[in-house]
Amino acid sequence: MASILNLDKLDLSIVQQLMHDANVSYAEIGKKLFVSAGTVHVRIKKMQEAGIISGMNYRVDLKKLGYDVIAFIGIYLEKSSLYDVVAKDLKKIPEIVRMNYTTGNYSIFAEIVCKDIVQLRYVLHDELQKIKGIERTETFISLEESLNRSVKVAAS
Amino acid sequence: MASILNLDKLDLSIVQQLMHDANVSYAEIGKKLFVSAGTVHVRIKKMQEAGIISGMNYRVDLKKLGYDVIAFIGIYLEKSSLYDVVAKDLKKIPEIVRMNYTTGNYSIFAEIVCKDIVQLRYVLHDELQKIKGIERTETFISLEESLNRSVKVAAS
DNA sequence: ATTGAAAGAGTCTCAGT
DNA sequence: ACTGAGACTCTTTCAAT
Repeated sequence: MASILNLDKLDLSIVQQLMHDANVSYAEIGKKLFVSAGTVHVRIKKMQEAGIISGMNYRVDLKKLGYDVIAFIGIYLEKSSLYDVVAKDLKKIPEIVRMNYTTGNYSIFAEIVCKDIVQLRYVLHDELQKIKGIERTETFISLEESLNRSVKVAAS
Repeated sequence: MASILNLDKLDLSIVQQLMHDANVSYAEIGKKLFVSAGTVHVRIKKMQEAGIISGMNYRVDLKKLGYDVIAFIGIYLEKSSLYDVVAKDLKKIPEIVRMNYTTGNYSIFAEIVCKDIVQLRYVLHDELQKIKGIERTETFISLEESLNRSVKVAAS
């Protein structure tokens, strides 16, 4: 699974730029890194073909779209071997946006985005409790997101 | 904080498209939604000015860049009033990519991205334990990320 | 508010080094 | 492997409706 492709400093610096802002032009990136726009293009294409970079997403302010509640859910399973079947059911709930199979207290760690507390309560109580294999859940409602960034892979 | 701007179905459908793939052209989006590329442009501009949409990020495969370990950290504070000062210190650690102030057991819920377990151990033991105000932490290492998507804001 | 066309900017290709 | 120029595509502006 490790990187087969040898990435040099230039590659990493380009990824760093793109992670921070995907809107900067190849010419601008090149100017900062003292290479031509063509070279930047070749490197990006290479990394896209290797699956290192895969596409772009807009940053969306969910609160402004009316999604005011972000919460994290720690899920205890009856048996951890039930992971696959429970995960499959959880994926059907559109409010659940992320799921990780984790070590520690919880078997599954999920993130959920809801319009309001009423909707959160509905998903937790009516949808989650129906899923077979879930023993119990613990919910952590985010009161404030004070950081959301990408890991630093190279000097910016 | 709620959306002052009245967003209609067209706006939401456009956001939905862009959240899924920021690379589709305005013409393509328009074709799907039966409007011109110009209209798509106007709507996107309006939403950018309103801060609903703010910029683009490339999706990056962190594992292929050598970052194999994603973990979640539940942090207990000595007093929850220490949140601001602890948060400030945590932000200085580049491996920490996300932080939420939460209800429930933990005061702070953080996400961390490391190259390997050695680096994770270093951050947890040497860096985190040095921060004043942290009582103790619980770590959940992700063994598998089985879902990572955006919330559905409109019919796709 | 939406459209269609023209102008501007960026990406992509390729021959040359 | 990098460069620079030309071809191409997309974004952006704008006059008309």
